[in-house]
Amino acid sequence: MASRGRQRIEIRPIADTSRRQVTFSKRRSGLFKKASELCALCGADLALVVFSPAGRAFAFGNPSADHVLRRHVPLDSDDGGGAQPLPVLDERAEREAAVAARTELEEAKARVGAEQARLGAVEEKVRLAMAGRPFYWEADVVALGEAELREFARALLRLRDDVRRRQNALLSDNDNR
Amino acid sequence: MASRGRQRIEIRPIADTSRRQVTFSKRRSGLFKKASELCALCGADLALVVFSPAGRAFAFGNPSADHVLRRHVPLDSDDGGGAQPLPVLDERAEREAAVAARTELEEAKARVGAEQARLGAVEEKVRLAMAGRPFYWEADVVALGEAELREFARALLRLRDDVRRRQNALLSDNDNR
DNA sequence: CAGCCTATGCTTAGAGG
DNA sequence: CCCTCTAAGCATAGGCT
Repeated sequence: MASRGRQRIEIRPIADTSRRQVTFSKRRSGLFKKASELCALCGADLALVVFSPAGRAFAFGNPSADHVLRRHVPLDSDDGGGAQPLPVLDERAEREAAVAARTELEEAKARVGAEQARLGAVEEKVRLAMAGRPFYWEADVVALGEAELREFARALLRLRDDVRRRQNALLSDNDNR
Repeated sequence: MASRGRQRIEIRPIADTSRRQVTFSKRRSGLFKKASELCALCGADLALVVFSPAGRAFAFGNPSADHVLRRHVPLDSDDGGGAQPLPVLDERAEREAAVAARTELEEAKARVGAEQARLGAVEEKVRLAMAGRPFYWEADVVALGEAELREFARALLRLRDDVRRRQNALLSDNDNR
């Protein structure tokens, strides 16, 4: 009732931890939605990997994150495909400089990121599968088999832990940013 | 010329090449802007790579993203999978890192191979279960259910907002951080 | 703390230049 | 391809539950 609606905020580091987490959560969701829509609309190959300040990984890829990122491998060797198109980024002039400055570097490193992305993608897949099941399968749960689903969920959790273990290597870095 | 303003569009492949290109351009810009804002606001490490339908590459990453990814590669957890010697990253160790990362990846993949296969099997069952079944949240879901699994995944992502609650409920118990 | 609500800023489809 | 303009669909900051 007393809502002032959406308020304008400056794009700068949010100091308050709680507020930052909420914002991260909301914006991450929005970002992934936008990414998936871009893929669906334009059939673009896309890879997106995000690490929360807490070190959690989120990823999305079309067809898969690793598939997309592997396409960057040619940067390492001579590609017979000819000239490499120059990357173009954000339209905002102010950000463009900063963005462009790190773009080439990022692309060069993307192939390394592919491995991370794949791990993240697997987790994302797990999350998708687990998220969707109870919400709308409902009656179909029986058809799929309760036992199978249970075992499936457990297997996914194991996979998830496997991914998480690798992420722990990043935590020391991300904890104190 | 009388602009009708923004019109609602369905999130499905845009057939018209010209229109698709325009949409890609606009949405890519928006996506990268969102990504950079997420980084700036929350200090998240992020990597985003997009290939346009025409094959052009676009990428963005938080300044520390590549650094984190590179450092992540050589660090392996103490699992019984058997660790392999991983090269210390130097100025030109990227290639080695990539190779090592892939090696590690294959190892991980082998470890969770059964789970992944199982996931695929279940997804197939889901697709079959959904085929021809009218659901209540979106009219086009039926069509998507007829499509490839990849389409299904995208549709699922689009429904993220609807299932987010359930998703969080399922995973909250396992969120250690 | 997760989720819901809502006003309002932001994004973007469509038509042109 | 890039930019502009308009209007309306969307995303989301803050507040509340």
